[in-house]
Amino acid sequence: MNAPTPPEAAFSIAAVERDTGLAKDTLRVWERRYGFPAPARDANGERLYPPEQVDKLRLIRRLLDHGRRPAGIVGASAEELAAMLDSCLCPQAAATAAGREDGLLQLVRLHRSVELNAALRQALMKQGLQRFVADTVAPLAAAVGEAWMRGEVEVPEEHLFTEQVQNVLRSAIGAHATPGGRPRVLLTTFPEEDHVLGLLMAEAMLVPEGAACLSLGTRTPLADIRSAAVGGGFDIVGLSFSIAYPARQAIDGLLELRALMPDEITIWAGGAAVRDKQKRLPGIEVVGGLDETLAALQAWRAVHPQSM
Amino acid sequence: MNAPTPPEAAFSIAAVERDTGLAKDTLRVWERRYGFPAPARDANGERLYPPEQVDKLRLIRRLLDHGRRPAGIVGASAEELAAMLDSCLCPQAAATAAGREDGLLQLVRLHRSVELNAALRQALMKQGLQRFVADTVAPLAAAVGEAWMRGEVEVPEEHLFTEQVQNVLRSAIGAHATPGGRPRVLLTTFPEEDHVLGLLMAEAMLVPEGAACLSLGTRTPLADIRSAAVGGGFDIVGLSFSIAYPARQAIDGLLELRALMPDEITIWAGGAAVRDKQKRLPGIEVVGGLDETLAALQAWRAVHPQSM
DNA sequence: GACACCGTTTGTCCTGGACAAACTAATCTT
DNA sequence: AAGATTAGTTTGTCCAGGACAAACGGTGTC
Repeated sequence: MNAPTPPEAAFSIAAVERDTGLAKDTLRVWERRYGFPAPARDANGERLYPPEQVDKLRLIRRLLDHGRRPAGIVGASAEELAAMLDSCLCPQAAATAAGREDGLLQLVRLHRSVELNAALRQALMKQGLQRFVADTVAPLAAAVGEAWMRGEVEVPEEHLFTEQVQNVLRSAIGAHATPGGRPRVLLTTFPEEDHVLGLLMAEAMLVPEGAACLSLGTRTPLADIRSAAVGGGFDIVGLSFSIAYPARQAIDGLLELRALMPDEITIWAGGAAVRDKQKRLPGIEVVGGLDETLAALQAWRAVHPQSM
Repeated sequence: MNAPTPPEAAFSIAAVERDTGLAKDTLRVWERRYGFPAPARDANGERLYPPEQVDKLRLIRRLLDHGRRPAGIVGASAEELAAMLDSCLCPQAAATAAGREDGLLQLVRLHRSVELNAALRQALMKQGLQRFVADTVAPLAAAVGEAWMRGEVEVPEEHLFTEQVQNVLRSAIGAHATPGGRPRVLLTTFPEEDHVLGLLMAEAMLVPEGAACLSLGTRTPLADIRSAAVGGGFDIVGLSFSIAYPARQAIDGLLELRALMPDEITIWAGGAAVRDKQKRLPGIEVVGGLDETLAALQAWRAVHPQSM
């Protein structure tokens, strides 16, 4: 009844949904419309996706997240996909370079985890928490994502990377913590978003400045964000959106939250999905990058001098 | 197109799937078979679930996880459900008592997070990492789950709790780490499992004993576990299964992994789903509780003396 | 540049049927 | 009494193919 495990070297539709993040309905309708994926069938008529197609679907998913539309890519051959990949990656070559520069990217390997951990801690000690996050972790995370698209890094290595960064950042944040500080910042994501690194990086930028941060983790419903913010006496609520988050949904959700929440609580929104959307987000402070977090904090303090 | 946000005070089927963990197909078939849930419909004929029904579905989901079957509970009234709840909770009253005893459970509130954090750190300092995990964190986690079922704690408070425990444990583990130690233990979960606390607790038990642990995080495919274990020179692979994990799937997956992996690598399996399943898991060491982790470690070291 | 329009693309939802895996319970074996 | 078989029931997942509203891309207008 629970049938997530693939029989041989083929994946059930449920397993593909889990591994690619593409809904079952989407997989079926793509097959109908574009002729891809084209899974085999088992004795019972159920779809069996070969691993190559699952890999291709994962890649398509990422290209979609980077703004492409299905029409051009779902029917495309592997070569065409590779070509698109280049055009998608080139503009971000800077991030890649930064990641490679200090050799950290080479340590994102399953068998080099000890070195990765040591190197991350060393970089943290050398740079301090804020520079570490803004100049090392963030570019490295982008570089890992790109390396994955090129096939240089595997999915579990990306998970390992996330895991190691969490270890380092959570330790460092715990060491810096200033529970009585101001402003009090509540950090979380909307219910469909479960990328945790954005939250941790924001927290790591704020805590050394003396802000009192609390992370609710990911996937908090709007109503709960409101009650947590009001009940906890928070000054600011910070929301993080990954590149995969639909921009429209982010905007609607933020405006809804703004309407729900008392005016004296500031809302910050950060991450790829909301960058450059300040115009459409009245009453909300869009934080375009990690360094802008500091500016936003200064601005808040300038307006709320008594709270220091 | 993306329609996860509920319009008014009602939830779309996608939102209910997200919030309850019950698949869309399951929600529809329950409606057909048991007459519950009974959502309203919007102008377009799409289901709109009122919040009370979503709450009830969440509760049903947990009762299911605790071994009940749908026939008896999906059609049941709120009162009947409450009665079942008691019979489900009573046997575990010990855990509840332990959680309440030191008052930590009262701190699992959105507005008391600072106190919770302080109390957790204090308990850690007083008890040491291993006793803290086995005697405080684990019972408290069980107590929080039960308190949620009673309606004494909300979902976001449970998330907050997980978040805070992660902060404390990851800091402590980082402080104890012995990268060159033996055995080398790889920790992760199967692809359908995403509870992270089990992994962290296991790591927290092992690291003070001088084992070198590496957590891949959750949701690692079998093949990747194999390649990570072999490529990383690990002695032991530890898998964690929450109570919600289907026992059959755990057993099948573990046996498959055993067949995939070289014999010299030991496999440990822990968590509610595999407890008492040792008979059906030849070649795998079932670790029945956190304290048994230490026994398992001693046993391994007795058999592999050269590796010390 | 911002905004409103319009045809096209696209993801999600629907119904109702089917079936194998998981469970329960009763029976048989050691 | 504990374990293995068997038979019957429950239950989650999958399928097909149709439908539709929201999102998008381009064009024209202020």
